[in-house]
Amino acid sequence: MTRKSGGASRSTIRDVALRAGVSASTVSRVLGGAYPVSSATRTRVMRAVRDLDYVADARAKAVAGVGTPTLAFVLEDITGPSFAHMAHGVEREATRLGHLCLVCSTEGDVQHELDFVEMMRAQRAAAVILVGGSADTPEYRERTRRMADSLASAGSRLVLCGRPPLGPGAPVTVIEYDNEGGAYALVAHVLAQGHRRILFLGGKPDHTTALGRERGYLAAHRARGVDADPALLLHGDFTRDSGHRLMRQALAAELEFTAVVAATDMVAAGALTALHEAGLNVPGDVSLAGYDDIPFARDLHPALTTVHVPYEELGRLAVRTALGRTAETRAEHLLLGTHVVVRDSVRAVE
Amino acid sequence: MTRKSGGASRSTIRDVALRAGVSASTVSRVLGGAYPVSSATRTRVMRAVRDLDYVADARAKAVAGVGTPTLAFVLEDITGPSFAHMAHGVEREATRLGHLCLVCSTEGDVQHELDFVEMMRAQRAAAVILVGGSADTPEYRERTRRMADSLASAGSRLVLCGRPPLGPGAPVTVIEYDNEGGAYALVAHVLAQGHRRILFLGGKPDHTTALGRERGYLAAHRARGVDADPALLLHGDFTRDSGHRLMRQALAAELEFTAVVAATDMVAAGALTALHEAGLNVPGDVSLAGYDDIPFARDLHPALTTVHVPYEELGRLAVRTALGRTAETRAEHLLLGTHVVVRDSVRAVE
DNA sequence: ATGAAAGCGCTAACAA
DNA sequence: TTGTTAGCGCTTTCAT
Repeated sequence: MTRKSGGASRSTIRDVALRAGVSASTVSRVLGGAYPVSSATRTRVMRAVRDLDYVADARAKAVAGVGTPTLAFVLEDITGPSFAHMAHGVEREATRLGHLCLVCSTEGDVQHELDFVEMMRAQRAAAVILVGGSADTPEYRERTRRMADSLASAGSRLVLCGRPPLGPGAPVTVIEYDNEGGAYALVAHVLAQGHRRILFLGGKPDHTTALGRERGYLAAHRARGVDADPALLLHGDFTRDSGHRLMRQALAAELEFTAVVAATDMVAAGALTALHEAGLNVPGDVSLAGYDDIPFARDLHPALTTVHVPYEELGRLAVRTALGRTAETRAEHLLLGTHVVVRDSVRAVE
Repeated sequence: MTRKSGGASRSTIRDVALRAGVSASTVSRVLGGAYPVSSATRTRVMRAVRDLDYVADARAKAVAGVGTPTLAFVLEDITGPSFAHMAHGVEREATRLGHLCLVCSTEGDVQHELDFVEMMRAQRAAAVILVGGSADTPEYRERTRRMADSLASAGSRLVLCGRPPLGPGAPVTVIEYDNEGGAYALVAHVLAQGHRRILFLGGKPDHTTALGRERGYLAAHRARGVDADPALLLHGDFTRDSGHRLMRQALAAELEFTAVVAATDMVAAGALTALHEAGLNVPGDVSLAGYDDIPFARDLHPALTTVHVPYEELGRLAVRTALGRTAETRAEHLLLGTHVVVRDSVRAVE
């Protein structure tokens, strides 16, 4: 029987050894770098390597204890701009640190997330980074804590990046940014412009990111002694379409408001279009603000006032923190700051 | 001496065997699934597995010949919306097909790309997908062809997704979308509205994606018997900032034009802002069109006329094609169609 | 139904 | 400087 169709089955270290007329260990040593090898053999070996186009099997090396370390990250959907920026940070930093990067989109499916983490445990990933908000239910904590424990017991580490922290003592690293603080500052800014009825276009009611921003909205009202009308708090998700739909509903319901604060820039974008479609001028008739400061925010018309979140830095930091530590049980919690970026979409009320 | 600090070093199949009072092979069989094992031992083994929170080392399994297949993809920057959509398609499809997904951003660095592909060869990845345009130089073909060959000889396959094909005979799969055709249709549409001087905001002069779109622009002019003024062809890159800058330059140089076609929606976004900043009305004073049809395009004001590219489908298809074939030497080339999406940013000239 | 042993491709400790 | 041998953690014959 001839060779398996579909290409020369890859050559092994023994093939190389044979061809170079040396032992496998010698080949290993030559390839391994700094090791005393006579330059004659070295040349012969290298030639054989080149001839055979040989690369050592990384998995086998891993088993033998000298593998390329791997890092995994999990997110809902790489398509969301803020996710993409976090992912970018994670990937860049991981690569910089010599790690391979495994990704997984869960599409919001919890079981999928669980399965993937299990695979990563099997892969002996150095760390698993869970990116993006989530509902903070007891079930979430329970489940995530179990992940953290089993990862830790496998010598790996769980990192939550922009995701709710667990109780104390869980072996996780949490890197968050201040949703509540950012929203507080933003809404305070809007209130300072004289607005008193501010529509809030939120995300899923139990999603921590959305929730934090909502809390900031409420807190700012309280701090200014303004009553926040509950009717002005709408819920959807973080997509452009959600913003569009919610805005239309608000308009159709003839809700009264002079300003709109959207939970994300994407939501704001959809809302802006709905506003335009209704013949309203922004910020002439109604002010609008977003959250995230994605690059596109500048190109909306008017340019969107929003809150800047250092997403890429967040990702980088997550990796550095995760890899910078031994898999000790100590928990860790970092909170990154955000700041308001004032552009043209919010105007003082007359 | 006690355990290595930093967590119980992961347990092996032998630990499980010991605890269950069976041999390693039995554990393997139980975990392996369909194999005759007495339900008594099965229970004992499973219990030990649970107690130890054991997961078989995927790398070791791989060496033994039963690994999870892996697929890798490489792109310049996940942050670009169209890249992100391709990436999403790739990841979803790969996962669906039971493959692990490795990613790498090259940031445009060729050496980085080469290094990464080499790693993937070492990982015995089933396929490597290169995503996104590139300069189509002889050096590119040479280098890429070498990748393709060495991947093929390792039983793996190279896929070019939206990237220039190599000469005939190279063991690659190419999935492209029709840049020239899309641009042709778009520019023909703009010309049909009576515009005769159309500014083109292009990408890097040698980048195939940019080039294809430029060719379409030119071809449409030719077809309509309109002379395309070379002064109207500007070059930059695919970012929002590039569009912004180029547009400002064009305005400052007092170039004459009644319409602008941007090489991507991101470029169009930047250009739109520059136009607004200059006090120009779109499409009243000047018409504008983009390319890619990213979700955001609808939320620009006016909503952007553009060319729809099935990016996600492109990614999925790339994976399916790559995995659907044995690593035979046969080349393959698929070309996906695009279509113009007419919105509000192009108006007939009076 | 189960265990012992060989082997996957590699590295490393030990000899020579 | 180099080869031999013993692992790494797993699967899979081959016996029993």
